[in-house]
Amino acid sequence: MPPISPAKTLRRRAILEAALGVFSAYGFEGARVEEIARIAGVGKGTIYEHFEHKEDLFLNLCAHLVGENLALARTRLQASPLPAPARLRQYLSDLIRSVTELLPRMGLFFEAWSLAWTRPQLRSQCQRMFRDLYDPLHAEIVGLLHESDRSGGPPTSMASERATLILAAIDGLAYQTLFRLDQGDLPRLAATAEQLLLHGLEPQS
Amino acid sequence: MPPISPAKTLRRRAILEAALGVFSAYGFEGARVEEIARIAGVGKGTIYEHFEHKEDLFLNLCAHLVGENLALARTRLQASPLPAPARLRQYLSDLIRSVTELLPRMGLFFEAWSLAWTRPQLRSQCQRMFRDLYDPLHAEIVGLLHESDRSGGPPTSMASERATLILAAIDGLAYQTLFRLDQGDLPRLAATAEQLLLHGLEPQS
Amino acid sequence: MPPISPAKTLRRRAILEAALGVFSAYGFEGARVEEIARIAGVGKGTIYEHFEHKEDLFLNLCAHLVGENLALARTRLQASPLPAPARLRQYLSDLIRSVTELLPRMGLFFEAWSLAWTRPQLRSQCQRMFRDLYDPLHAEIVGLLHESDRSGGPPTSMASERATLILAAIDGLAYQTLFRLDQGDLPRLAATAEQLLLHGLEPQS
Amino acid sequence: MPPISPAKTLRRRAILEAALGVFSAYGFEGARVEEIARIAGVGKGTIYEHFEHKEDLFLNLCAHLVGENLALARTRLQASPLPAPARLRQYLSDLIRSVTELLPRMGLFFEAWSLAWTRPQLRSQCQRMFRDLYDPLHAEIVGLLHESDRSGGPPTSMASERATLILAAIDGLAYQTLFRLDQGDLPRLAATAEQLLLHGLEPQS
DNA sequence: CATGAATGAGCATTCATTCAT
DNA sequence: TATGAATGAATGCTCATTCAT
Repeated sequence: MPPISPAKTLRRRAILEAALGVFSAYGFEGARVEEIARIAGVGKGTIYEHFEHKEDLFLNLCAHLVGENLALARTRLQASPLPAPARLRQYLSDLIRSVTELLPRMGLFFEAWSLAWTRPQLRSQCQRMFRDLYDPLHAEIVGLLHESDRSGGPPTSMASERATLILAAIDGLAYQTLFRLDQGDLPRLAATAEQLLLHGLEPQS
Repeated sequence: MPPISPAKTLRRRAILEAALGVFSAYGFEGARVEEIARIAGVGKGTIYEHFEHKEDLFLNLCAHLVGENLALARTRLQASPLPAPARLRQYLSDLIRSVTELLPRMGLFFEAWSLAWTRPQLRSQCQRMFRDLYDPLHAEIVGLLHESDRSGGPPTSMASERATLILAAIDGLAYQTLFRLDQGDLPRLAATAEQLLLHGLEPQS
Repeated sequence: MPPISPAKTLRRRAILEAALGVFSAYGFEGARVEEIARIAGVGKGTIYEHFEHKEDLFLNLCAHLVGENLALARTRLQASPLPAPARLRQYLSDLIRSVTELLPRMGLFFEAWSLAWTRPQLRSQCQRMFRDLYDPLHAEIVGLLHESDRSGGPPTSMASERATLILAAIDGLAYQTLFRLDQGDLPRLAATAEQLLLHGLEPQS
Repeated sequence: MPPISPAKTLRRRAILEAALGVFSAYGFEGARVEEIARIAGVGKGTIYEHFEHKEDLFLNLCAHLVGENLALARTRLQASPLPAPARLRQYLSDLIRSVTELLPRMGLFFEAWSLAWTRPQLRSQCQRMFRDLYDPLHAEIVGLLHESDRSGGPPTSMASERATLILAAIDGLAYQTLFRLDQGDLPRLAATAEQLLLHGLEPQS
């Protein structure tokens, strides 16, 4: 078992980058393995040295993006020195911003889901990927809710469900932005989102 | 110019029904026009008498489902004799139930979105479809928010944004249910959703 | 056996006219029976009341054109009061003119030939058509050659072969005009043709 | 940039040979790419590695035949040590023989012409092909006419037109042989052709 | 008779994947 | 290990023809 050569790692990265561009532009079905190879500067066969098949390449790309994004979100959160309720608010704000930045790549995740939907053998791989994406976010929000509670914030019964819903709302917002909303609406929506998620429809003083 | 023959209408319906089954099972790319024809009990060519091409059939199917679903939601809402705030609560509850019922077909809408994403010529048709689906719901929620306000409910500044967010949350919930959550979680989530959307994270008495 | 109704004859004519336009524009394979029907102002099925199938329609159209053209050529010739050698010269000149006028429809005859080439069951029908086109011309030229002989013109041994060659030359000229020669060259070529066919390469006074 | 591999050249040749057989037998439209591949002993996809599409394969085949045939004609002519007028006669005779041999493939050229007629994007390619076929022959005949003139043969005013007509006559002869004449007539016709083209209808001593 | 909706055989072309070099 | 030429399965769509009305 020879150690992974650095050249191989580099090549893999090049392929993933090329794949990001091509899959983003044409979608999964529309993307051509040959074009990815050309852009990555490798032979078509080389792609199959690194990935089982096109689906495998695609899901690995998605996982890669998930990883990158998570790292970013964590960095943002951990840097915060605020007390819990304010950190929660900031976390939501950061999440919305992250998701907004992710919008152009969001299509890939929908494609991934479509893929898994119609090919049972990809389901578990795809589900794991989505869990890897959401579970840490969910856990952090639950943590913040509890912390917030301890520090006098709103009580957190059903914290898990609440966290899920918060993520769902942000998700749905992003989703609708793709096909129905104007991107210019986002800032105002984001502000409303924060308020709504934290205060509901209660009268505001 | 003969009136649309009932036979033609019947055949179209049969094709749409067959298409629903096949597209649901295999996704857009995976579905075979020939199988749809076989199941619908018509010749392959007949499908092309009714629909320009596969994409057209698919989007028409989605629009058809949208129409059916809307009709249902409206029926539920209009039947309600409750005062505004309670009606809002019931509307949300009905929506969540509707979406839950739609879950198995939800995949189709994601596919539709994917399609539009990678085929510019389908964008507008697809966007119109989504607007047809969401705008009426959005309008009704806005109306309920205003009505709720007049009858002493919570104030409704930014009613439009709030309505958008409510729909987004329900959407996101459905989306996550598809690939990440257990369907058994839904009832509890739905209850929490209602509460969260109406009361936010404020302390509850 | 009812007499052929005049309406039927009219309809047949309309179909043939439409077919001329469509076959000329798109070729045999490219032509759509439906478009011919539309232009003729009849239903698609009606075409099959008049012609066995597409090939039949096509060959009948060609035969129709042949008939028209022959009638024209005969009219031209019979009107001539000249002595035989001059009439021969005029006949050639008229033929060349006729063929020039036929150029835009010439494609149809090549198509007809292609058709017969690859579908044995059409061979004899097609051959008969070509014979109907050429044999009268051939016979008239042979007649003129003999007449010319009797009236002191050049001797006509092998008159049949000579007539065949004259027709072949005119044919070949038309053929090359289609894809290789400029139509502007035709008049000069026609003049040369007459001379060459009548006098060969012999020195000219 | 590797030199063209001999294996690739061989395969291309095999495809062209198979294509000759299949196109000759069924015509362009009737030929099946799959059968060509099968006969050539290659995969269907391989044909598309060598040729853009069916039309491209077809026109390349025609060009290939043109090249082969020209080479043959040239060899025949250059071998001749005769004086100019006799060489002209022999050239014509050789041409007729060549064309006679080409008869079974002549159909392909008519098909090529039909193709170009109805598909504008193939016109220029097809015209170039025909020019490649005829222009050298035309030039050689013009040369022989001039040479013939200088050495006391018939004068050659309008040599170009005469050459064109000679080619046209031979062409037309071949064409008529395909659908109207008996191949057995050819030798006598050829002899007459020579005489007619060289001496016209003038009295013969 | 005329119609045109329904039919379904038929086919070029693509492209993920393999494997000889 | 990398390559890219070769492969061939796979499928949407067309359109001549039929036949119920």
